[in-house]
Amino acid sequence: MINLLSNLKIAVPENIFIKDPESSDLGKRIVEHGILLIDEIGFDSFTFKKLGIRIESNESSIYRYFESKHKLLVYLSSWYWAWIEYQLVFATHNIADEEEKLKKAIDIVARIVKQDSTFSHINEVALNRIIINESSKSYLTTDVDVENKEGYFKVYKRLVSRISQMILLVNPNYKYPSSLASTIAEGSLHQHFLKDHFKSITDCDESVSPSEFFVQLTLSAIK
Amino acid sequence: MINLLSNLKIAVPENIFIKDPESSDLGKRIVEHGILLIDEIGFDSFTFKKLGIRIESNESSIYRYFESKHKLLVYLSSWYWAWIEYQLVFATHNIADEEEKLKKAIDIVARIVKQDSTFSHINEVALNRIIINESSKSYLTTDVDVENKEGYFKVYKRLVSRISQMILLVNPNYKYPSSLASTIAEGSLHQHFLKDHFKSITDCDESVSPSEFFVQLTLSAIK
DNA sequence: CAAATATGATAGTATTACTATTATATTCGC
DNA sequence: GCGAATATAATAGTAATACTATCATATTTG
Repeated sequence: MINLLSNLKIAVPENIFIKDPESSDLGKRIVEHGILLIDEIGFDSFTFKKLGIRIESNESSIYRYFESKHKLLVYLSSWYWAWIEYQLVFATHNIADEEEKLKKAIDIVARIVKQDSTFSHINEVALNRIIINESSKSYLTTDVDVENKEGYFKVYKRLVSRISQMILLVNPNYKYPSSLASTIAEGSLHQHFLKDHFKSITDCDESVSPSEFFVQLTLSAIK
Repeated sequence: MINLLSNLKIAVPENIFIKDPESSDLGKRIVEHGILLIDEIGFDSFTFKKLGIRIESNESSIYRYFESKHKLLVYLSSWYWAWIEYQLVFATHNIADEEEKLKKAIDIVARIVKQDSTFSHINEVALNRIIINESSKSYLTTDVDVENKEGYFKVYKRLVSRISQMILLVNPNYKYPSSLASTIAEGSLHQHFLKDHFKSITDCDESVSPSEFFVQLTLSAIK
C-alpha cells in the first residue's frame, strides 16, 4: 500500500490557498513546519513571523502561499479530513456487511492517528493533535457562512455525509443519520481532548477508546 | 418561581475575576454589555476598549474586574453552566422515575434557551449564542491544565458529572456514563451550531430538536 | 540570454492586549 | 461633616500582532 500510493496527492479545495503549497519546496516546508510549530506552541501563539524564522525563510514569502494563519488552519483541517476520508473509503471498500463497514468507519474516524509514511512532509500524529485542539477555531468565526459558501469546509461535510449514508444502509429508517454522524466525528475529537485534560468527565483512557464508545453508542441507537 | 428566587445569585469560582462584577453597578454593566457586544461582533473581535466605549467607562476600569477578555469568557461560561445546573436540579428534583428525570435533564441541557427574568442584567438568549459559538475557546488553550487545576472549569465538570450520575441511576451497568454525559453537553451545542451554519450535516431544524435526538440516543444506548 | 517567476529583505501601519501612573470622584467610619 | 479609603477615569506607553507595500535578488524557463 505504501509504494502503491506514492504518487497520491490529497485534494484540498483550491481557493483555500493563494499558491498551492504542494507545488514547491518552500510550500511543503511551510506546511511541514507549520504543523510542527502549531503543535508546539498552539495556534493562538503561532505567527507567520515565527514560522519564517523556523524554516529560515521570510514572513512575506509565507504570505504568498496563505492569506492568513486562519487559512492555513482551514487548509490543514481539510487536508486531515481528506486523508481520513481516503483511509475510510479504502478500508471499508471490500467489506460486504454494512454493519461491519460502519463499525470500521467509526473506528477510523475516532481512533488515534498513527504516522503514515505516504506523505513524507506531513506529521500526521502532530496534525491529529492540532485537529483535536484547534480545528474548531477554523469554523467558530464570524465569517463561517461566507467561507462555507466558498466551499472551505466541504471535505469535512463530505466525510460526515459518507458516515451518514453508511448509517442509513444499516438502518434506512433511522431518523437522525446526519446528527449521529456529526456527533461521532466531533464527539470523538472531544473525547480525545477530555482524556488529555478533563479526565473526570470521560471514560476514555488506555483501556477504553473513543472508538469503542462510539461504536456501542451508534449501534444501539440505530438497531 | 420568579419572585421566590429574586435574591438568588449564581455562584462562579472566585478566582476567575479580580473583583466580583456582581458587587457593583459598573461590574454588572461590564457583564451585561460584555455579553451583548461579544454576541454582536464575536469574541475574537471583542476588546475591552470597545466595551469601555460601549458602556461609557474606561478600559482600565474593566481591567480591575477581569484580568483579560479570556477570563471574562471563562466567567460567562461558568455563569451559564451554573445557571443551567440550577434549572436542572430544580426541574428534576420532584421527578420520581429515574428515566423521566434523565430525559428532563437532557432536555434542559440541549434545549434552546429562553429569557429568564430572574437575573435582570443578563441576557440569557445572547449568552446561549455565545456558549454555542465561543465557549470551546475558553478551554482550547495552551494553559488549560493550569487553569483546570485552578478550578476554572469546575462548574461545567460538575454539571456533566450530575448527568453521568443520572445515567447510572437508570442503568448502573452502563459502561460509559461520563463519556455519554459529556457527549450530550458538548454535542448539543454542536448540533445547534450545525443547524445555524452547516445544515447539511445535521437533522436538527424547526421540527427536530437536539433534545429529541439526544434523548433517543441516550435511552437506546443505556437500555 | 532575456523574461518571467519565486523568494528575500526591509519598512511601515493600525490594532491589540495589556501595564503604569496620576487625577478625580464617591463612599465610609467616626 | 471631615478625612481616609476606595472606586473610577484619563492618559500615556509598550511589545507584539497581522498584516501590506515596495524593492532587490535569485532561479527557472522558453
